[in-house]
Amino acid sequence: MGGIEDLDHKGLAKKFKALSNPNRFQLFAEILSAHEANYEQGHDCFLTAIMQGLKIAAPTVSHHLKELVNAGLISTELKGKFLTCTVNVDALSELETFFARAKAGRAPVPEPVRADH
Amino acid sequence: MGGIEDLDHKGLAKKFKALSNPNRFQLFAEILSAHEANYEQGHDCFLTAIMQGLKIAAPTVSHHLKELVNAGLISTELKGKFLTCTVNVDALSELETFFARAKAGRAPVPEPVRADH
DNA sequence: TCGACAGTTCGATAGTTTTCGAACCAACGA
DNA sequence: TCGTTGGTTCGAAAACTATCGAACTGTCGA
Repeated sequence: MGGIEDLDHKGLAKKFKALSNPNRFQLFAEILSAHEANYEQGHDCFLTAIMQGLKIAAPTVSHHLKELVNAGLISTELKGKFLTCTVNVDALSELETFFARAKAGRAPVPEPVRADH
Repeated sequence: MGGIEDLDHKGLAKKFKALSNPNRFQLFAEILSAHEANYEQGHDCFLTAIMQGLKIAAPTVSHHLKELVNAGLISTELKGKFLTCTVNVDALSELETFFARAKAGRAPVPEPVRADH
């Protein structure tokens, strides 16, 4: 085993879907880099700051954020008045693994889709 | 410079979108494994065979296929009567790299892998 | 040449997504 | 206790997607 088929297809598709919208993807990317940039200093990634870079209204951001959470890509926490976002590293691993395996050509082997016969 | 702004949001999001539909994702996965399974033997991955495993009609498969091609994830070639599908390894690398870097805690600026064409 | 077969294009439809303004809730500072 | 500010919820409109049947194009074998 260890092939692509072992992976959670539904979960993966859900994550792909969460990243499929350009604005949502950018949101994710900004959370990612903001989070990482501030990580060592114990800073948090505030939504308001991130929102500056996007040209979408607050309700839309809120909606997109929920999608990302729902897909398991990030988690959020209310700190007083502010919302902090944390990237879920496990999800990143899952996705990385998927493409790594796909690329490596780890054929799950048996049951090839016979072209004929 | 070299920051998040340089990310190919649209290109990546397009690939994610292509994989976001469960049926389309399964289609991709089957192409992938069929392709790999037959690779050494020089076999090709025929659409008709793959279609067996899915419960969607031919026009829908055709549509999904075009999306995958359009996203740069695969390419197709008509061999006589049959259509063969080839996975674009560069695209896989691009995606793998993105998540690997994201996970590694670096600004996920993908080395423009040139989604071919 | 004809018919069967692989795949595509067209058009229509049901369903989903994106997006925003307006109204809302919660926390903070004065 | 207010007013301000960060974020959410609630419609609702516009755009997009997935899907199929019917009709089509091209290829092969008989």
